[in-house]
Amino acid sequence: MDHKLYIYNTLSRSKEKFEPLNPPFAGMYVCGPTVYSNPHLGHARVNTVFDILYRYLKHLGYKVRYVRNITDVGHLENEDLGEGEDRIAKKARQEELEPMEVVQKYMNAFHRNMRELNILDPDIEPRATGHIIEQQQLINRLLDKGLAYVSNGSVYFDVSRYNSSHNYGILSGRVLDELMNNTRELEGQDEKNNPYDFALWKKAGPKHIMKWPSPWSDGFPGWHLECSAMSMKYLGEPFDIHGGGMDLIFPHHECEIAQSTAALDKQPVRYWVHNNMITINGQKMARSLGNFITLDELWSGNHKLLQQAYDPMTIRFFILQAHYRSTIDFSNEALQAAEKGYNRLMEGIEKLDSLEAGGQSSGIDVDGLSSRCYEAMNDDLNTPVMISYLFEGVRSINSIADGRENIGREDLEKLRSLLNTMAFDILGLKKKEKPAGDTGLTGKLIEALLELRQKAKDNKDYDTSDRIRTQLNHLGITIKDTKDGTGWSL
RNA sequence: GGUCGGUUGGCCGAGUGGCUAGGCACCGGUCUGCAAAACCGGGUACAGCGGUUCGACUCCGCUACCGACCUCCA
Repeated sequence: MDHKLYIYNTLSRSKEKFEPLNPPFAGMYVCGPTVYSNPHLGHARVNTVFDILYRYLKHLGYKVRYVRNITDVGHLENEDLGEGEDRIAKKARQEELEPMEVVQKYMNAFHRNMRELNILDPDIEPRATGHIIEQQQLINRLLDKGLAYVSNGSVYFDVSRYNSSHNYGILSGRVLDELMNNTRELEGQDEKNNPYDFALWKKAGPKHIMKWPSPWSDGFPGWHLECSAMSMKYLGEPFDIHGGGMDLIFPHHECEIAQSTAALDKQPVRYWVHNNMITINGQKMARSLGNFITLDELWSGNHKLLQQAYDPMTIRFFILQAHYRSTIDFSNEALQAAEKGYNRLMEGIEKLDSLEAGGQSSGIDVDGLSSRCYEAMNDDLNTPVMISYLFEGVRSINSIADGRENIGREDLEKLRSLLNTMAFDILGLKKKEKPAGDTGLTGKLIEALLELRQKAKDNKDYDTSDRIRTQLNHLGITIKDTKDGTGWSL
């Protein structure tokens, strides 16, 4: 595979050339959502970021297997305070639903939102509840190695034992002694040898609904376990890429590494890739902080922080205009700027269709533009820089359309192919939708009105021509007078 | 408190030891009946203080402020 894709590996804290274990195959696992409420802007970001990686790897010619899980059990809310209520179970009680109805409802919403954002489906989307056996098998491997212990029907990972021969903290940079001092004093700790030990299996309390039989107790798997079990099952031991939000580095991914390394006697993942957070007023947007905006709210504009509705493609473009390892701060101003920029880009690309080649190219270096686009992508998926090059292309297109510059036939073909590849295949943007359904009729009606307006203009009857323009504007139709006649868009 | 990261023009957001990122907004111009769109041009941005250097926004140190993680989180 001949390419120069470098990707930042959290494990080494540096950009590394991407070289999969078994080219042309590449495996990628990304932590998916816990489905107990509606997806928000943060979900849009992770999934857009890894959608870009997925698309780009495929574009480079890899046969990618992309696995993204659905967490449909597990996470305890206030676990350590002894209340021990499963988030999904809690929601089920609140909404008077069966837990699996809650799961289905929010999983459907997640899938719909992802499709709206033009995020490609993963190749495998495993669910934690469908892999209880695999998780139990993994626990057995750890028990056999003496790196886990049973306590009161629950099973815990023995972190200090593991740390004596491995490095617990290899990913997050944490030092066990410091964790010892900084881990909060929590209830229910008496079951554990050490406060930083984490659960592999939890014995279910009397009121707990979602539970499964096991050699240790009727209970349920620990959160960290599902990702280890499912990623290795579908991608191998070890595999290439593991992704997720930066907030998962500790403890989730650190624990995954510990479990899997203990079971395998080698590191489970070669490239750990993490995207940064979306902030709002400088603070992380998170469900747990209650300062999040759901995707449906963005689409509808129905949220007190939103001045207007935003199209999914605006959100996608907004996300891609920042590098994935930087935070992005949400604001209406930033979103509106993204919306306009996205429109400009799409209109430029649309103009390519009607552009005519002629003579020698001037003011544009298509090959240079192309290689710079690839350089940007290869440099740790630098989409903002790549997009800046697309805008250079747009400026050239506009100049050519204005008759200020020329483009040769071959260059025009190359430019078309380049912009379509970059904008649609790799960035996954979508063309603006043409008026749906009655396109033909609407279009013809507008054309007819524009013809009347032209006639009025020719007669210098600007009263009439302006009235037509204003009326159409009120209907959301924009009129553009150019050298080659009048165009319109919705 | 510990670990890590950030501070770029009106806003968002890249990046580099010396070469115009880009988008949005704003101002001026071209075009237009007028607008819009498009194009051209414009504003001396790199938190502060020291140091290294021929030269630093970019490297080093200190200070200030902000954030993430250390509990579930994308």
